[in-house]
Amino acid sequence: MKTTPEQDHDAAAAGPDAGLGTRERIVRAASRLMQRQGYEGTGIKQISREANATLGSVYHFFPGGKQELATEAIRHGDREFAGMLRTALESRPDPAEAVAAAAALVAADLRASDWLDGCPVTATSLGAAANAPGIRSAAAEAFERWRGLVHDRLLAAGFAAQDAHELAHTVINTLEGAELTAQIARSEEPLLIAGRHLARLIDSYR
Amino acid sequence: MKTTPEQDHDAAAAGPDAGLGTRERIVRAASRLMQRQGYEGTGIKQISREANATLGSVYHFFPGGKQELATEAIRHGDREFAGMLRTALESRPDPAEAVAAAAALVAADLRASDWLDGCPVTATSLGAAANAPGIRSAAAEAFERWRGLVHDRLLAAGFAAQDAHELAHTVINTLEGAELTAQIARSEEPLLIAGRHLARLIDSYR
DNA sequence: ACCCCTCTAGAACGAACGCTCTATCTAGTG
DNA sequence: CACTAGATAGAGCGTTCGTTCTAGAGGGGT
Repeated sequence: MKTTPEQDHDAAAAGPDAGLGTRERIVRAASRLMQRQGYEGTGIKQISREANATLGSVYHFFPGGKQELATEAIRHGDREFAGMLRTALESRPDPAEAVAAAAALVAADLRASDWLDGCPVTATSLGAAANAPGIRSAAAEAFERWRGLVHDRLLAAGFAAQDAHELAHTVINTLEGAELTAQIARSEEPLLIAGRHLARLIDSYR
Repeated sequence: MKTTPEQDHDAAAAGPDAGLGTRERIVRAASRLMQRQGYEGTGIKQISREANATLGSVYHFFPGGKQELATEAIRHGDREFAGMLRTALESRPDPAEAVAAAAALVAADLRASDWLDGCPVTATSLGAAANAPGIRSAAAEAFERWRGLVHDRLLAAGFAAQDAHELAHTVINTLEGAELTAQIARSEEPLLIAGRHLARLIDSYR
């Protein structure tokens, strides 16, 4: 039963992922849980339960086990955050204001989740990074993609290539650090300050 | 046997913690291991083994179990980083240069550990933060102390109170995020860029 | 009708987990 | 010497871990 996503009418009864294919439900559950509990803190059985899938399905789709699943979860978080970042960067004609808007958006999302959903890549990759090169490289690619979005936005606004390269680094890193502090302190302030400072820093390069 | 630190002649045979009291050895081992593997990724038995202590000793000194031990480990990492930060901030007469020096110092330490030792507080508190309020508050206090050091340094250099408050936030958060990226990318570049940008940002407030 | 391949289902394995427990050892005190 | 408190020692508790394994359900092709 339930071989195609469309026939999955009763999957994840109350979840927002109902109607999705089994594989996709597993990836989303893994991403969400690892974002909140970290790699080691999340069990495969918990993931399969949350995804309304069985252990057999998990290992069918991810024969590489927990590490492969974590890699896919990081990629999912990567795409998710990249989408939000792209939207925010395009929301304002001025790139400095756009970065500040991105910071405010991250802050609002974090608060909306009751300070539970921090950076999906960070939490997943932190403990296991040393052991599993696949996980670490997936995380590195995520950061690289996000920097690329900022970089391209700055280039389009007329910034020099070298400045855009360095600013992209600091924009992403500062957002990352501020989100972490905001999560632990349960306050939007670090992210809002970061937004203002990043805008100021970007403006100083015109 | 081995009741006082001084008589602990054969403890931790090859370790640098030899000669310390049992309690202190346990805290240091916990701090180092959780820094690298996270809270859930580190077992109590591994800590006791690494500290040349027994399980009984661990629960004797930390009857609150793993959570109490993690709280103490975070406080240890807090003091450790605060010491380094204070040294760096006092190393230059100019506060902007001092912050850049701190970033370079963090980068050098990170590379020296083969990219293994990231922020001791972050890794320990990330997964378990939601469940254990004691752990989260210890982490929040650590960040607050570090911000305080930067804040006081800026005040002493004549910055306005509000500017110093906000700059302290961003200095710590950017260092935090840049260290994370540097660790994952195995490159000092993010931290060196962060140092330059933070100096530039500080200078813009004069 | 048949096979075949994809996917679901969950019992079972050995290992490791956090923690409790009792027993022993040491140093200090009278 | 006896007594006590602090510290060490590790076997063992029940649980959960990641993973493997076999069995079966569903649908399409011939």
